Amino acid sequence: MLLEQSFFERPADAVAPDLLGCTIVRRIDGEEYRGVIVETEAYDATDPACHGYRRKTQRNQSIFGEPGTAYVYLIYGTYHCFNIVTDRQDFCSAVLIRAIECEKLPIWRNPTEKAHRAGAGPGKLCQLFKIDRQLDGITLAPNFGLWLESRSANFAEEIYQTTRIGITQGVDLPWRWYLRDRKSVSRK
DNA sequence: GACGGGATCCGG
DNA sequence: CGGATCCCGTCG
Repeated sequence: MLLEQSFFERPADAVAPDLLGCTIVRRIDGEEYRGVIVETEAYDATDPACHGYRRKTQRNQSIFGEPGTAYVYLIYGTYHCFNIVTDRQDFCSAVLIRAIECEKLPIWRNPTEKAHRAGAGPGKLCQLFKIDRQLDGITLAPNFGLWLESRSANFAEEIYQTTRIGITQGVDLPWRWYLRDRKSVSRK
């Protein structure tokens, strides 16, 4: 079932664990690709690691947008990172998707590639699903070709909570969550 | 106008 | 552990 805006109208640290086990759906050229979210991180205005911590700028403006929209940015000149905006309009707050696992590789990928590593990491999953800054600010819904679906009814995986990765500030906040038994998690 | 750092990834 | 590589925020 499609995750609607109301799902995202909560603090990022409440939404982030609830997104584990949900599915990202990407539609390209009429084909749908799906990936189960296995690792997330939360960021918000109270947190010095958050891009919107200081002020709203051209680069980060979409993290201040409506809950249920996308915040996509370029990092290290090479990779994109995909976030889902949470909480409320004009408050900067989002969940970074750090890893997904998919069964069917997109057609643009080498079929001999190991599918279970293809979405292991925030930059890699954006490559896998062709997520770039063209999608920055969009509403996550089928008519934009990128959306989220809720967990299956029998979801029962164990969720772990720990500190975030790759940041220099706010390193002690336990705002990373992952599914324990999944292969694509960055570090456990 | 220039400078430099970044929520990453890969190879050695 | 270093390099790739681009955008843009910050400072002068």
